[in-house]
Amino acid sequence: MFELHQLEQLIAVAECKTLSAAAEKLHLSQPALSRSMQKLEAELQVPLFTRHKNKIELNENAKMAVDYARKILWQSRDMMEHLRAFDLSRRTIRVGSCAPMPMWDVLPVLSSLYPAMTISSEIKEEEALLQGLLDGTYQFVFLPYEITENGIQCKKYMEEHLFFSLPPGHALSGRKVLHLRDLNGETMLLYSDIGFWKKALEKEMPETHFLVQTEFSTFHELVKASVLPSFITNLAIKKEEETSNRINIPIDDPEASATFYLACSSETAKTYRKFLQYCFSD
Amino acid sequence: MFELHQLEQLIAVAECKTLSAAAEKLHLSQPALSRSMQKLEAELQVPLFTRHKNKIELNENAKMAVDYARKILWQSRDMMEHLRAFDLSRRTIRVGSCAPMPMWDVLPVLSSLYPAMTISSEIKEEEALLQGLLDGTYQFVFLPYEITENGIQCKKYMEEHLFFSLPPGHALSGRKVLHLRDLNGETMLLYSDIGFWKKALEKEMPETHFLVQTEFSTFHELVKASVLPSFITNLAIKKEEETSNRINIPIDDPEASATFYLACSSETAKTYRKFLQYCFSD
DNA sequence: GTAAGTTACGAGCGACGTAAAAATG
DNA sequence: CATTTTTACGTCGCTCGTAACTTAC
Repeated sequence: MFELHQLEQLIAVAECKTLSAAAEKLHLSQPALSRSMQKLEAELQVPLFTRHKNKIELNENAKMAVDYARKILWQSRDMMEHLRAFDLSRRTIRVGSCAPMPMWDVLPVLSSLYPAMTISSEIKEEEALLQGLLDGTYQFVFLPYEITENGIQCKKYMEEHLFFSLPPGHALSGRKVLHLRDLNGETMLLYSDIGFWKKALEKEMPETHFLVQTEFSTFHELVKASVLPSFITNLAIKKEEETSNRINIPIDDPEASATFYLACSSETAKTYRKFLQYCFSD
Repeated sequence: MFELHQLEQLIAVAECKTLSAAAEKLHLSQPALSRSMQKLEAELQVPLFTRHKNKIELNENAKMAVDYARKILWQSRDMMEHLRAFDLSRRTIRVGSCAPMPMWDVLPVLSSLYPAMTISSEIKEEEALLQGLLDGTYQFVFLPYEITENGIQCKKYMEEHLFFSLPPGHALSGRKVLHLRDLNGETMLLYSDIGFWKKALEKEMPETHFLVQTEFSTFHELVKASVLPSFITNLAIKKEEETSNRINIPIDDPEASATFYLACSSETAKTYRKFLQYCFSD
């Protein structure tokens, strides 16, 4: 049987019209290419060139052979690409979420449980998450509601409640409870990647002037260094409370609370059993 | 880039389930196969096996790779087959004829003009010849009538007239002219491959008892050694006349004469110009 | 004379087989 | 203990490059 490199060489000859030029293109000496083509002809048991004393031309056989060779090489490259992509996908865990918190909670767990795997995470709209879960784009998705779907497991993962984080001197800092509307119109610090919470803010606080920060660390520094109101959630309060001198006041609107459900296919539930055990052990 | 023999080896491993068995099947030492598979993995940049200390299993990547490999190898073998068939067809001249005479006339010319070519010849029905001429099955066909078709050349090649070949003692051997019906009911020697003439004989001599010979040489010997009537044509009479002591009487029926036309595509007319020049030079 | 192709020859890399080691059932 | 796989090592062969030769423009 012939080999792929011979087909590549044949194509090079067909494109360059001359052995010397093709040899140069292939980083090969011209005699080596000459011999290789002779060997290809012998293996195919078919002449490919009409040989004049110092010129060769591709004959009809060769033209047909080149067409086949192109197809075969294309398929071979296709095989490599798909294999690599498939292998990569097999060694990455893709997580999608409608909000950052559950993802932040889960990413360190995943990377410590599966150190060999790449973890990729995205914040997306709910429909995109559902779609991605079904078509395999995501192994795990966090949704703000429960779903029932064939072959899909879905379980309540955590609740998140928004708080206003106010400086002690703020006019409302003495209140026990607030509504989103209460700070509408003020200037607030806001971290950009808050996912589906954005909808509630746009609805209930349309006049608020948000200073949006895309870097979480700079957002965090600005909160500490300024007297601007911001949001914080029950899940972040624990580590913050001691260090910051801010007052966290719960927000009473239904839009300011969410229950996140973790969904995945039964298949991935089986392969990542340890992870799910950890998630729902407490 | 990987090579085809590595794909063959991978498939062998997939089929044999173990390196040792696959190595034996491939007439290769087991360590050589082990190394070759390692190299394939390296070239694909993708692991193909889960390696236990003294066992290997194909992983998901490998299953995908085997599917691709089968397709690629199938295409490679397909390429060889088609190339060889194409090459063979390029070096054979296929002639079809409705009767043996024009073909016998032409075959020695073809093989002397194109000694490198294989000549293949067939006697067929007219419709099959026409069809074969159009679809490329035949380069040249002899038909008993003229045709006009786009891209097809057709020219009168020769006339053939049937004679009865009678022994001197035959009751009708003195006649100047005969009709087919005149010998109907007698016993005659007949060569089998007479093509379209058969139709005339079946129509005009239905009661004749033909002793059919499939070998021309034995037919010829029997004609010489017996007193049975047979057919001969104007084209064969010249060389026969002196040697045989038979009397050849022309047959007057229109069915006993034919004009043969040589047809071929303009394309093949160009590549076999010499042959056509020879055919129509005199 | 330059450019292209084939053949000859010597060298180096790669693939092969044998042998050895490790591990499993 | 037989079977299977991997690693080590020495050898052989294939392919490469250089060189020489031939031919055509």
